[in-house]
Amino acid sequence: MEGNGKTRYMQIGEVAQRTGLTQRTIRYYEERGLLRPPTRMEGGFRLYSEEDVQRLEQIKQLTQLLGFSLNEIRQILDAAEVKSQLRADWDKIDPSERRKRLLHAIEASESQIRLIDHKIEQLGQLRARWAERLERYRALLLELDQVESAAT
Amino acid sequence: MEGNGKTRYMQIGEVAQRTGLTQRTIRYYEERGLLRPPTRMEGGFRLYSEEDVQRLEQIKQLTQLLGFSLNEIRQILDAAEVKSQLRADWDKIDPSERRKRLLHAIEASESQIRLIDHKIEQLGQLRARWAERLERYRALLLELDQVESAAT
DNA sequence: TCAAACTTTGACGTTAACGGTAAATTCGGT
DNA sequence: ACCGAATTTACCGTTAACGTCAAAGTTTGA
Repeated sequence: MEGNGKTRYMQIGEVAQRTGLTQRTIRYYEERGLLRPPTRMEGGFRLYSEEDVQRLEQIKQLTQLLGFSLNEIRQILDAAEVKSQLRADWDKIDPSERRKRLLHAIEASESQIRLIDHKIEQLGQLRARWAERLERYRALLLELDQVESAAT
Repeated sequence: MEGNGKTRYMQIGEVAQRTGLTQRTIRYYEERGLLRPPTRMEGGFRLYSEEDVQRLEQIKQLTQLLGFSLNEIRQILDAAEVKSQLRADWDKIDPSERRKRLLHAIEASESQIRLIDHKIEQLGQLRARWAERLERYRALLLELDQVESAAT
């Protein structure tokens, strides 16, 4: 499984291109143990395999799933305050202005919901992958138990 | 709505107690614009309202939703590699060891899935709150339009 | 064999999100 | 008026997750 003649090796530049990560980030991931230290050329240049690229793409997905910095949270909550903005001088403004504010509030809410849905979807995909794995393990376990019980 | 006689004011210490955040963190959130600068006593002590506490709890929820540091991602991926670990010397080990490894892999997968489910649930709650808001706005808009069309 | 392009390590810089501490005020009770 | 507890601002420290830059070494193609 390791000595596959078909394996193409890439240098860090190409990997960076393909993954959209910087070379620094790739090395950093290796440093932090997220990526297994790749093989090297004689002179020390790193050589990455397709597997490595896939792994990097997984890492990327997961970091994006991270989301929500304090800044983003502020934006979310600020959008929530469109509510009080709406209510503010509600009685003192004319209907067309009211309409405008309402539309704005609706826009903001919809945008937030879309953002949340996106994150939920990503998490759902992640969950599906794990569930699939889990099923495979369970099947294996069953198989094992059957063999054993048949032997006794 | 502002000059409510019933409003109880708390100092930062009590708020910290109630929210489980540190005073430092609370001030930091104010500094970063996440929390509106509270009213002050004559001498400058901050006075918080119930609303402020609620807001802080929202912020807390959202920051927890953040999850996934690189360390956690590594754990996730490492758990994923239980897969290759499993496969490693599969043929050279005896059935009881196989069973043990399988059980371990299953445990790990289940744990990951629970974690993901928890995050999904939190996001779901957040989504529900936004959806509710959105509905209210839409209802208001309808109301507004009806009034207007009746007037013309 | 030589230059241009690429890569390596190392070191320092930066931003976010706080933690901790100190020195000075302020508050609440007596 | 006074004391102890709580709070204020200010500033320095820290960790994570990279960015940036420099000096030196490596590859490759002509």
